Amino acid sequence: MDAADLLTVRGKILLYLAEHGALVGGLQISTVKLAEEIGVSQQTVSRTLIELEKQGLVERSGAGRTWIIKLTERGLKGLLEMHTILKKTFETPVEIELEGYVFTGLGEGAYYLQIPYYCRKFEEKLGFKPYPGTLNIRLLGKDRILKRFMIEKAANIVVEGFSDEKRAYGGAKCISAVMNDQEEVVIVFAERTHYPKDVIEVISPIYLRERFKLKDGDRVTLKVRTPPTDIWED
Amino acid sequence: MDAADLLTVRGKILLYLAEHGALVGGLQISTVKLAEEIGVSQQTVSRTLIELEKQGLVERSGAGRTWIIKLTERGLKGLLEMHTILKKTFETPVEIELEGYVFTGLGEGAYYLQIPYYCRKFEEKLGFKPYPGTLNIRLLGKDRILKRFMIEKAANIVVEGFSDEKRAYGGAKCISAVMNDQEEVVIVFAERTHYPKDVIEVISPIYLRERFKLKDGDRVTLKVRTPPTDIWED
DNA sequence: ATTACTAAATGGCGAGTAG
DNA sequence: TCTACTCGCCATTTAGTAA
Repeated sequence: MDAADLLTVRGKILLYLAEHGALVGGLQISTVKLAEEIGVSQQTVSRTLIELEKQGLVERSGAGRTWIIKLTERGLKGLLEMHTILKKTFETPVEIELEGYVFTGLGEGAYYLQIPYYCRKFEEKLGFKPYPGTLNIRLLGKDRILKRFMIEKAANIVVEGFSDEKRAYGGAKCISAVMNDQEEVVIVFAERTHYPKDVIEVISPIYLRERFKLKDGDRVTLKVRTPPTDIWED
Repeated sequence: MDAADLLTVRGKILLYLAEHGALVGGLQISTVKLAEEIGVSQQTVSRTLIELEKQGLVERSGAGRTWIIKLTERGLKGLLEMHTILKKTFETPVEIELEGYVFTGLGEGAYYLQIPYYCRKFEEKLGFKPYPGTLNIRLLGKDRILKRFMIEKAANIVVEGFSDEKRAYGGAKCISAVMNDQEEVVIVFAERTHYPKDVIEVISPIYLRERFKLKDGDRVTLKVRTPPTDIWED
């Protein structure tokens, strides 16, 4: 499945022209070449160009054998409209909401957060000094794995790992979120974690258990805002 | 001519779904409604959704009578590809080159540049104190009017007009350019000018006639770089 | 109400070919 | 070579209709 399957021949031609400079200067190309490029027959290109010209979407001027083809402002309109829709669709942030309950972990998070390297790195990347411990949340709801996956993809704060003579320390990816609609926190996806895929770890400058009076089993929500491209683009 | 004419039915459906939230949450909609929205028959929507589902581009789950439709990652791929192409096409700056010859005007430019309001405004908006005079250039070449029109549309520095008790003073739109591949200058499109459409006025912090040893009739080039959206979008 | 089948119509594509 | 015509075929769409 690629973009070509979504476009009519008219669409393919106009997009090709726009992409190859017919926006400002005009493009010299034969119907044969254009047909190859967009994957239809020469006849279809010829016919379609005639139609497009009749409708005032392109202008052609003879240059020896081949044409010089220019997009008109009218011809551009449809493409611009698509650009506007796609831009809005993919670049407007969406909100993903996670729900889960608090549980006590193995102290792994606290262990890492007391290592000077991580401590320094987190402070540098996040802009605050994290409370030395993570809040573990086991996710609930039917799309929890998919949502977790999307948020991990969108995580845009990268803390690299490092090695000393004894061992290697894994990196992490982070993204900010809002807990219970009140507190700015950061979700941490550690590269090497022993937790299963329905668990996330949260850090914050403050002690969240105290802030929200949390006991094990208490429900919390997390909201993440991110543009769809951060989730889906490579 | 609008975006709909450029897209196949598959394209219209996938774009509609992406645009209406099937990216993250899924969208509940009937084939009748979807058909209305994209302007094809209900039967076509039904058949196409079945095909899209077979190919793993959408997922459907029953919710009473209608479906909840979700785009899959594969289904998104084509749209993302289009978004990437359009973004590149419309947001990568293009270069427009003007050519023309210098001539002596009526001193209108110099008159305006000595009015304290304009003087102050230009300095504020352009970041330099303009030499008190404009260089007038009569354009040459067959696309000169079109190019001038495009550049005027792209002009993104706006200097508002003002009124005092005696009269109203018009505003201007400006855009930076490079003269003779060497000197950063600013093209000024005055709102009220007596010059015809094949003339542009250029200002600069320095005295350009001296800088390039220009006499009336000498040729100069101007290059403007701007993203196509600045030219074509409303 | 829905969805989706079958059958008929439309219209678009490409092969052949002329200029 | 090139473009663009005619024509036949097949894709895709819609109408009718069942479930």
